[in-house]
Amino acid sequence: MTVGRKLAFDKDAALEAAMEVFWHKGYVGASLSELTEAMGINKPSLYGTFGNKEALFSQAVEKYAQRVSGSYLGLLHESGLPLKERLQRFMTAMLSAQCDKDSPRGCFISACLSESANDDIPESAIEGLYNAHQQMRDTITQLFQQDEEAHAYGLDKQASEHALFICTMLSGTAAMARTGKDLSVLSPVIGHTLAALGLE
Amino acid sequence: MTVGRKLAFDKDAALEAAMEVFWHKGYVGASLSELTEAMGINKPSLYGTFGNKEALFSQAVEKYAQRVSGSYLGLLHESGLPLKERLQRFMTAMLSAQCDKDSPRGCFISACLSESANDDIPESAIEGLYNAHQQMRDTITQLFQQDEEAHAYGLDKQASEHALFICTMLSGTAAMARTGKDLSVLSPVIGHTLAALGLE
DNA sequence: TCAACGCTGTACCGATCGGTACAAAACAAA
DNA sequence: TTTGTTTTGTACCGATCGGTACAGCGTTGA
Repeated sequence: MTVGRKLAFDKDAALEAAMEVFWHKGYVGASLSELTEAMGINKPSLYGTFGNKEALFSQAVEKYAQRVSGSYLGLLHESGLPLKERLQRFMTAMLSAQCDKDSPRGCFISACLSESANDDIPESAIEGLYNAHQQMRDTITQLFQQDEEAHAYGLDKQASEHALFICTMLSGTAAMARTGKDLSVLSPVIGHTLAALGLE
Repeated sequence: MTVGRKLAFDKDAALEAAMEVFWHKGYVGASLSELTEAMGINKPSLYGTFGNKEALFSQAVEKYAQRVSGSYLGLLHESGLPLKERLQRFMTAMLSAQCDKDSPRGCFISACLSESANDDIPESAIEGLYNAHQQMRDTITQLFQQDEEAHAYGLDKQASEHALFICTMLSGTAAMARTGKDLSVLSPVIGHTLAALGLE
């Protein structure tokens, strides 16, 4: 049992709120005032619980990455579904999330990776961004290398290159969604992407 | 003839330098100190010649947009070349510019549009960004609607949708290039894009 | 009941932000 | 040369940035 005063807030809910602020405003653009207000705490509480702005950001990235990893990449391995169907569901889910009006527009990782080129995001935080981005490409690459149906389509050859094509397309839709494009406008891109891979 | 002391610097060269700083650091991330140092002038000169940070940014966006418009979109209308060849040259030129190691990575417009979702770029400056982005889609749409060969491929139907697909892919490669991906890694995407349009 | 400990709120720190006041310097017209 | 006009350099403005010192409060174990 720990001694001393208890935390007066929900740590996970506060991190969720911080994530949304970073997602909306970026790393530099998210001020401590905005963060603490959204999290419902004050600065000493933030520093005591999460370290500092950089550490809080890294934890927010980690939280987002786990959500993507758990909710969307799994769709690629649903048994009993054709490869085309699985890819379509995965991309549709990603695109829906990017266009979701109840959360900041676009993809948190993509937006921060763009900002990271400004050299204003600390090195340690960038690593998490790169890893999250790479994980998606690796997962799709392995799917193309191992899936039986993918072999039939010849996608196992240059699997990594094909995976990069999908990731590039999703980065593009993320950019479009961040500027406000609706799901209905962007969804035709999925059909084109499947066609480019010879899947219809 | 104007009276008074003459400008001690080249206005266009200073704007070019400012553009590179905004391109690299973003609108918020580019401080007046960085800008004036790169431009080789001091703050009162900047304000006297360009107005303020917001106006300077808008002029930098305009300069960049004119460069893209003049250097790349024209490749879509080179006479005597098949449609596929023209599209390939256009996309290759765009991608090369995005990966050029002598200028900031990625696309200035795309990077700023991503940052504009942070609500930290003034309204008046955003308009120029939207226009530049829209011009590319409109130009490709008109190409698909008017080009004889495009009709043969059926690209005149849902021309705007096909144009959006190309713009989305180029937004994706811009995001990839901004994170440091090389031209050699990204160029296969062009082939996939042409394939998606039924052009090979 | 009380001391030890950890969290909370206020009030502050130096640094940097975008922007400007002011005087000296450089030019054109008189 | 004088006068009027515009640019340049310095030095500064209030506001905000990320981060913290410190005192008071709530909680646990003795």
